[in-house]
Amino acid sequence: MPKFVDKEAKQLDIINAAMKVFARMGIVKAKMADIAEEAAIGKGTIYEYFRSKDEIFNHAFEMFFSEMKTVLRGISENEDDPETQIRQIIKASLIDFTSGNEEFMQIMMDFWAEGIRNKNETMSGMLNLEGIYNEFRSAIASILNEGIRKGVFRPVDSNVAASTLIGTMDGLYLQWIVNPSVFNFEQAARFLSEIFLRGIKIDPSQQQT
Amino acid sequence: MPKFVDKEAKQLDIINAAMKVFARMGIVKAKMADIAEEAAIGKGTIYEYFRSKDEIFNHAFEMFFSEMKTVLRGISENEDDPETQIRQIIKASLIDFTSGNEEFMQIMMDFWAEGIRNKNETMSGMLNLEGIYNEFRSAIASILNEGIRKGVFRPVDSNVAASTLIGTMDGLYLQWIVNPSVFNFEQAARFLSEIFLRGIKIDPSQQQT
DNA sequence: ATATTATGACCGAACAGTCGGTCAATAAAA
DNA sequence: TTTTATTGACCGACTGTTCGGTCATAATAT
Repeated sequence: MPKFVDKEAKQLDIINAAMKVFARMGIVKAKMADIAEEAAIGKGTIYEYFRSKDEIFNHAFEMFFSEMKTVLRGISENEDDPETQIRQIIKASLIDFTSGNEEFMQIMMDFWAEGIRNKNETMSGMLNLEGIYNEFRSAIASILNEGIRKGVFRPVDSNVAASTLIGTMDGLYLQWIVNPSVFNFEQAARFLSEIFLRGIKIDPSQQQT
Repeated sequence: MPKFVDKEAKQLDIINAAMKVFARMGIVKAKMADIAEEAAIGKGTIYEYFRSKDEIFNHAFEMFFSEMKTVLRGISENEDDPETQIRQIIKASLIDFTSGNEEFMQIMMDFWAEGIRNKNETMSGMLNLEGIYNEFRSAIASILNEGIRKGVFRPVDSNVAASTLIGTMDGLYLQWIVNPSVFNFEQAARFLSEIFLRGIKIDPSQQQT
């Protein structure tokens, strides 16, 4: 063992182990001993890197959503056409982000449940589910507004539409988690793109060019 | 106290108390002592009516979803027009069922989380989230198929479409729970009806009569 | 009507198991 | 040898469940 261990790397190891355990048995039921075993370290060692179980949870929570935020930001910066942007967001959220991460999707449920439960508690300022959703919503809403301005989308209420889209995507996660055997994520994502865009696009027969 | 108490009524009292506590602090964190206090009875008394905390949970779970099932069955039996049926289902699920039940909507999150977690466990055969969703899906799918047969809906894959619709509705619950201040349920429900139907209906300009 | 007995509803102190967090001891590195 | 890192036995707070005992009421007897 080197004298100075890479603290950040070890923290990551622990968080990753914790995520696996969270996925396997739920956040509340996950024991520190389980996390330690999964990370192949002693239970006490965890406390060299984290103050408490809550702190592990908060770090895992943040890691989980920050990746998604980055992807979304990339899309709205590198693509101009609103319709393509919407398609890409749906694809990124439902296909790219989930493939390979199947086992972790179960965690999102717990993050939601815990995030909602602790919404009104102090929780040292972390765990801001509401803020994350606000960010998503306003990002999508501005894409919609841009589309409306350009005349490709109907003048819907962009905040309501954005909420609905986000809700739909989260709902599809749920469907998949509950019933992965009969639920084809890729099909559903394509269907959603089609339906949603068909629903908000200007009717071609009435379109002004 | 009468010598013979109405066992069923008392069970209901306890379940209702449990639901309140579940909503307030989550199912896992809810203590038997809390439930007893909420029901204004002794902790030991609960065990005269239920074998365990799990049993309370299972009863509550079943009660919670059976009402929704009844409503859905009613709609598909008393209405013939597929488009109206879809509208009614969305309205019933999102508006009628939720208004007045705001505090209990938080529980659904925990039911989902617990239902998913225990999906593969024995759990004495109860707690069948997958079955409930299958029922919903096939009910909606047959409405869609009827609409397709009648030529009012496009020939979409009815199972995918039904999954998406269910997912969307669940997703809107989520949105509302996370952010009730900026999320208008009624608006969202109307928007969803409009978008979804617009998405699957035959384009009027191409319609054959 | 009154006293006596039987019953089951109710209770909460005690029990047993669990789990987050601590720390004295050990191992490894320098 | 000294410093750093690691560990798991241990502690104590917590909580689901049990169980012996109390009490109000109903049934019965007088």
